[in-house]
Amino acid sequence: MHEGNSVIAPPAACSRVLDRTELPVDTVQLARFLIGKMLVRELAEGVAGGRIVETEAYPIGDAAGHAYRGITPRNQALFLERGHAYVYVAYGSSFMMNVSSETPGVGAGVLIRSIEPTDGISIMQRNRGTEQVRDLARGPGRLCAALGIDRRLDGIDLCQVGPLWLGSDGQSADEIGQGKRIGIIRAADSPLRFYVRGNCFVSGARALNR
DNA sequence: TTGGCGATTGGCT
DNA sequence: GCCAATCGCCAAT
Repeated sequence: MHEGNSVIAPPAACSRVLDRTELPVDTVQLARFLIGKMLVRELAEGVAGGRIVETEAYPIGDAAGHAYRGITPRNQALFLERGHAYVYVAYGSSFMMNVSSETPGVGAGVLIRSIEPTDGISIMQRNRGTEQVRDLARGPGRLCAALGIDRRLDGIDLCQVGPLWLGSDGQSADEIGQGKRIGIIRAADSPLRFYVRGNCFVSGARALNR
């Protein structure tokens, strides 16, 4: 339905970087705010990235959140001021990327689940080992693989142009849907997942109707 | 020091 | 749709 967005949307590299003061100081609001924004990765081979079409909020006190049991060496980036990257490994082989979302010392974050590729398609195809554009960054593990995101980027500031940053191309987001988060056990019923309605680059179609 | 557990993915039925 | 692979992290021993 919205396949044309990848053609219509300006390249992520033309975005202006988000200023931290623009980010809502609330995890759930930030998850909604980030829909339609750009995620830009700068690599030696060039720029790759796209439009954020799916996020999940893991707010303060959320039993499903990695910050729930307090700060540890793994999750300390979640406790940085909003707008920093938290990258971790899930299931042994998939990296996941979050945006820290609260004030310094408070642990919470927004999981970036999917982007609609706009820049560096060939770079992402190589990183993912597939030609299928729809599958390049649909899902949190695929997204990180496509953009070459790993623990080395844990803790970096996303509100500053660099290896990985958040941008805005000035376009308003399409209609935003909201539903249950995917793949968790605890607090599974909270409607903390946000996505662009009808966008084919959103993951978890199966979970939509649960 | 160790055992269990995932905010997933991809291959196979 | 079902299920195995995979391994860093951390709570409990």
